[in-house]
Amino acid sequence: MSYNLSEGSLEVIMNGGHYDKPIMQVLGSKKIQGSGANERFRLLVSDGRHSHSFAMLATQLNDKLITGELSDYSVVQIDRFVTSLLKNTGKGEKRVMIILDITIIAPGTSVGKKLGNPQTWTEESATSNPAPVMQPVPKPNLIPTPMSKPASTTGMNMNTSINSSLLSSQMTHPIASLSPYQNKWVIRARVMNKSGIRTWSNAKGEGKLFSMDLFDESGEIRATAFKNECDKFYDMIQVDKVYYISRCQLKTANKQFTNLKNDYEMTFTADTVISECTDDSSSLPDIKYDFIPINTIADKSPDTIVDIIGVCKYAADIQELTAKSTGKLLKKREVTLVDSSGGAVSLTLWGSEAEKFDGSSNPVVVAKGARLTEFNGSKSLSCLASTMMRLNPDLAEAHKLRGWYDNGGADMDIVNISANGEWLTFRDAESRQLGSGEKGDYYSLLGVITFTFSDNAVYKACPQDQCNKKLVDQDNGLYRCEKCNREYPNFKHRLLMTASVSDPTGDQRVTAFNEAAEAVLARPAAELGQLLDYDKSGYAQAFDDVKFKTFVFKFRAKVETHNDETRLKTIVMNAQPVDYKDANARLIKSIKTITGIQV
DNA sequence: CCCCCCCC
Repeated sequence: MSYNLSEGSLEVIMNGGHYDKPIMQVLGSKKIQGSGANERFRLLVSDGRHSHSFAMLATQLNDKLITGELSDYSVVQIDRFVTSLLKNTGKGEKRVMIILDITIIAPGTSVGKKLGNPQTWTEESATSNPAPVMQPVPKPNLIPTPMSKPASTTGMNMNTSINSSLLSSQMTHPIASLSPYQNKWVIRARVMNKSGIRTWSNAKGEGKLFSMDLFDESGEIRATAFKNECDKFYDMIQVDKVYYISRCQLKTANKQFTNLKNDYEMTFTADTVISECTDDSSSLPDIKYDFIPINTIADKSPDTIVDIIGVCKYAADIQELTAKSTGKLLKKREVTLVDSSGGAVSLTLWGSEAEKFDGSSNPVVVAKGARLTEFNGSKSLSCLASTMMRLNPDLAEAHKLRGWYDNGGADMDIVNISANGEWLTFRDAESRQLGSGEKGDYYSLLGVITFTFSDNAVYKACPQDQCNKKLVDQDNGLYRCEKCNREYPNFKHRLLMTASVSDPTGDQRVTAFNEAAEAVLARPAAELGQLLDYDKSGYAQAFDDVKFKTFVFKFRAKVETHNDETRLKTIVMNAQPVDYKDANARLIKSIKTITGIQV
């Protein structure tokens, strides 16, 4: 098998000319920056005559390298690329090619060797001053009078003739080529996401800001507007619109705070110029989504950032809560999304997003960049400030889902991966050897309380909010907390109850901590504490009353080892009254499954 | 210059 490389194409491109879909061979690759989501790779490519390491892979193609699909010696067709002249510290200018689309014609393993005898392309091989090939900017009035100000707040040694030639040639730069070392550029970018205005006040001062995520075909970048720029640009910047943007400050992005694939971020300055691009936005890509089927979320790790699309099957009421760490009042709404994978997942919305959400018409919900969280063994998604949400977007996937849902999907049996464990019997739990794993196993069970142990079920706990340690009575009116290492005149009552639960297949000794025990006994811990101290028979009655009551239990099973003795510990996560409609539906379903009778 | 992204 022989491969026809596009001999000479590299020289044409390096000289700023265009070459349609050149065929080249990849001779090597190197990570040039970042890690994880911010990786960027440079390729050594050859056209058979020359080789050069000037090619950068657009980050959306990183996977091809990481998975090995794009291995050394691969022969590829470069379907789409842009080039950009970078000013290189001390070395004049340097052209880079950003590969936007690539077809692998032959994998490296089947080529197996370097084709031809390519010579390393050098600057000296360049012919004179080419016309750069870039997208023309259709003359918006955006570029300030060139050189009216001394360039650079970065302290770089800017060459003004290069600056003015870059400006006068009116071309746009790919976002992927932006760096702090080069501050004369214009990007043409679509707004993917825009934050609200946020204010801050700390030791260093106060102010306000908003930020936005921008992207073009080469990559994406976060941009932030502070104070004056916040006021100046907030109304102008609109999600999904395309803008020419120039004269921003670039700085290293703090990866701790961003999911965007860029090592840099932009800050608007007093010099920043932005103008909307109204004439031809079609050549800019739409927002890229990497949707995953809902039923695959269960296999992913907590903190994974995912793009999700689903029909809103239910939207819970808004809930208000106080964040323990900050004391901040929070509003949240949990929305259940379903898709044709047969999975359902809970997505948590926050703040104004939660307030304004209306799920009554079962909208298709898109969330780009939601975070997977795990709580009590079940996985769900949560919106971050950087998560982009859309309702009923004009997307092929959204229309397909709408069709699926409206034509039977709404009635499909779904598995809710955010539901707290599957429905099991005690026999199931035993035969599956639940609880042998590191984290324990969670399951739901319909069962009867057969016995409650009232002795020591109430204790005097440390009054500190976070501390529930049992106090030592000092017999002097003070109680000592060993954990806090201090004494208190007061305490709070908490519950720690042992009980027996039975279902038709077996029984189990279980432990219920405070809230779960309160739910079982239908009394607050403080009241039981009062009964214990002042009304012993009332106390005993409270524990008797609950015997032979049926609950829907959520259990956590975990095998624990104490003094060489292992036993299964089952903790009641919560106990709820039986929803008979729901319980009967499950019963009927399992009868159908067991008997094979479909009605 | 922000950097919060939460809760059970």
